[in-house]
Amino acid sequence: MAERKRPKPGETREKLMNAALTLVGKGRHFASLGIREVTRQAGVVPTSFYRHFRNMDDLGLQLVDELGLVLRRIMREARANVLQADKLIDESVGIFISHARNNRSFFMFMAQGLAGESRAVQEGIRSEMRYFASELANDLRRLKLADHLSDADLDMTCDLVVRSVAFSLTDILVISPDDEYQEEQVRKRTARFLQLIFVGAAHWNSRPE
Amino acid sequence: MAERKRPKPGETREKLMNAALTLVGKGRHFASLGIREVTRQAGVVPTSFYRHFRNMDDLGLQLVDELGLVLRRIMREARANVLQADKLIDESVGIFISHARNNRSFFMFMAQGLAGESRAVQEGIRSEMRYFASELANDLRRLKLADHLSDADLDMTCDLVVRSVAFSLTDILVISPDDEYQEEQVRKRTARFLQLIFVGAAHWNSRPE
DNA sequence: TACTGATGTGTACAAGTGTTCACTGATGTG
DNA sequence: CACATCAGTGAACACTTGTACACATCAGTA
Repeated sequence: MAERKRPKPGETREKLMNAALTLVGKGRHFASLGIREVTRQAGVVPTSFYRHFRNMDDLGLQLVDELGLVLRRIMREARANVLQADKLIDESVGIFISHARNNRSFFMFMAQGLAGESRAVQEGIRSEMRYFASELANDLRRLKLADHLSDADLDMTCDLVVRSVAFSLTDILVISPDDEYQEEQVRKRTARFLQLIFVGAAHWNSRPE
Repeated sequence: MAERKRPKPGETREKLMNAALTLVGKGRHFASLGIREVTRQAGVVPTSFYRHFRNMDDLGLQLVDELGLVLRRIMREARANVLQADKLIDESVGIFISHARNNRSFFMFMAQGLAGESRAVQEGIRSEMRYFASELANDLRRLKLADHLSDADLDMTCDLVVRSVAFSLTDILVISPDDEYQEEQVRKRTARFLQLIFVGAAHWNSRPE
């Protein structure tokens, strides 16, 4: 009688992770969330939390893992949709931003985690970003778009690109979700950032050093 | 007898702000700090908090104001020390990083606040960054280093520069404060980012659009 | 069928939280 | 000097918090 239904395995686990994301999406900072608060939001008794997570940091780490999946999905979509090289930047930025829009809470969590409380979460997110950057470098190499750059220089360029896009995240997340105009501004500005970087990369080997 | 000394006006206020910074410096996230915790760290009774701040957000806002002063100091020092244009980047990055090192907690607070809980603090920090970027643009204009760029393009370039440096902040803050080698790596990488951006800016007007 | 482990529930408790209140001493101004 | 204001104190409040314990229900397996 204590059981209303027989929940599928992992269901409560997901409810808890979604609850945390929901709260983050409402403007709360992940570091300030408590176990009781999350379980309350999830509609679950506090004790259930411990069946799935050791503590809030642990939950954060598992969110990072899921974040990795989202990023991979973005990469796959970008690879499938970017056909002509000249639209590469605009297309990719568009894809990224629309994902950021659809997974608002998720990316808020990511932006928070970069300077968050848990060192492990921090490192996890940085690692995802590094992976994203290295995949980007591979793609550019494959498309023969950066043949004049050494591997190290290409890696650096991609690193800078990923950082710039990540920073744009904080731009998107502060504007209201339905402010299309501002979103368009961010999209344009981000694309120009990347163009500037790629222009720099194109002329990079001509540098004296 | 309740008073041990006669504290100068604003002394406790400073103690409280420093206490918050200290806790942040120890790895805590500002959003997770409580009033009692801060007053305890400051060696002050909880009630005293309300003599100076309405709540934690208010304290955060006042920290942002002080952050502005620190940034201005950095700018002044950079302007005074950068004599030759060719060392401009390396010098400036060096100055910034050494300040970040000396005011570790402060910059941690800044990095956290960018994706923080309080919208007001967030906006405050972003505003400081915008100001920093516009001052940088003015300097470059004055030094005749970017005459071929339109005002808007120069602003964009400086914006990207400031963002890149700000992101490097998170690199410095995760490494141990006395790891000179890693710090040097961050310094070099940041400088190369900026060089890449400036190379892009130098060739920017040749872009078709 | 009986057992085992995973997952859920309710109750309980000590510790910590934000905030209010009434009080006290020092400071500066009329 | 008298007095209002400022900046500090301690005690008290009603809540919330993390965590522990004992128990209930299900799924799968020997």
